[in-house]
Amino acid sequence: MEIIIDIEDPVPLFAQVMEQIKKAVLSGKKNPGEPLPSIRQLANDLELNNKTVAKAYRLLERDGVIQARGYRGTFIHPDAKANSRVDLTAWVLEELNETIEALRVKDVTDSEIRIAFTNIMNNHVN
Amino acid sequence: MEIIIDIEDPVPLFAQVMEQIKKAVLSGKKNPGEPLPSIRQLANDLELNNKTVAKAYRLLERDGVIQARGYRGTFIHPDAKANSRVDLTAWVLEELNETIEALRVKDVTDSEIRIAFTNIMNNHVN
DNA sequence: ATATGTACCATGTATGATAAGGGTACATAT
DNA sequence: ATATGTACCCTTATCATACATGGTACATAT
Repeated sequence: MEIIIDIEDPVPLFAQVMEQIKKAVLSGKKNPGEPLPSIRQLANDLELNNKTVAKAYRLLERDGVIQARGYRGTFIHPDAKANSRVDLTAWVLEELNETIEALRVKDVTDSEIRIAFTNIMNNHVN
Repeated sequence: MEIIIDIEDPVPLFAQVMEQIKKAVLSGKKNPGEPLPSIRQLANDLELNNKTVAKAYRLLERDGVIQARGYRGTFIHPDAKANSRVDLTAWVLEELNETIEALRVKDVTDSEIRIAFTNIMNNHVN
């Protein structure tokens, strides 16, 4: 894997890993079924913490870009190419923005929106 | 006015002021047309900053609980009782919660939701 | 043994943003 | 003069959060 990590970059490390794996899929450098380096291996290569790479892998799996097969390792997802095009972040932004705009037109202040948001996020058990 | 402010309370000061004025209206301690202490007066009594009380008054006026008549002072709104029952906060909570729940069932993490939320609120000009 | 993903405990650090306060000023009226 | 609501300027302190890190452990397989 030719992944380059820039510690100076404001983009979080785990996000940089995600970006570059997605790019490798979209450009055809990595194809469905092909194996990825193990979490520990990649973390070692990039001089990152295991947890940082694990986080990237976890999110990539949720997004259908990769598949974790336990002790057998991690592989590119069959639908990786299509799923790499989906920008979940943008979608979340749209959904939230729609709701917030609806509140604002009713003269709900940003303060009040923030307070409500904080309440919701805090009274939640993960 | 028998307003009691608790600095230890995590509820923001301006919200505490709002709550108690609404309560006074609902309990009949304050009736439509009756005057409220001036912003500076109340701020002085409660040992709060003018701006904090002004914020509470501004929001209460938006909610139709009080009426500001410029140099003449501030008074209880004619429809204060009905409008005090409208819990805008609860409504905002519901609206937001609905959207957030929809995101969560799609395995969007709370972290991602928070990041998106912060983006939206910051790129907004009041 | 060695390696896989995964899960849990924990800490530190830095950033960002809120709420609150301080000050000053204005037009309006008594 | 004095008081009203309102609108700006700027500052500060506290808090919450994300990120990254460290360690340990487990079931599973080669």
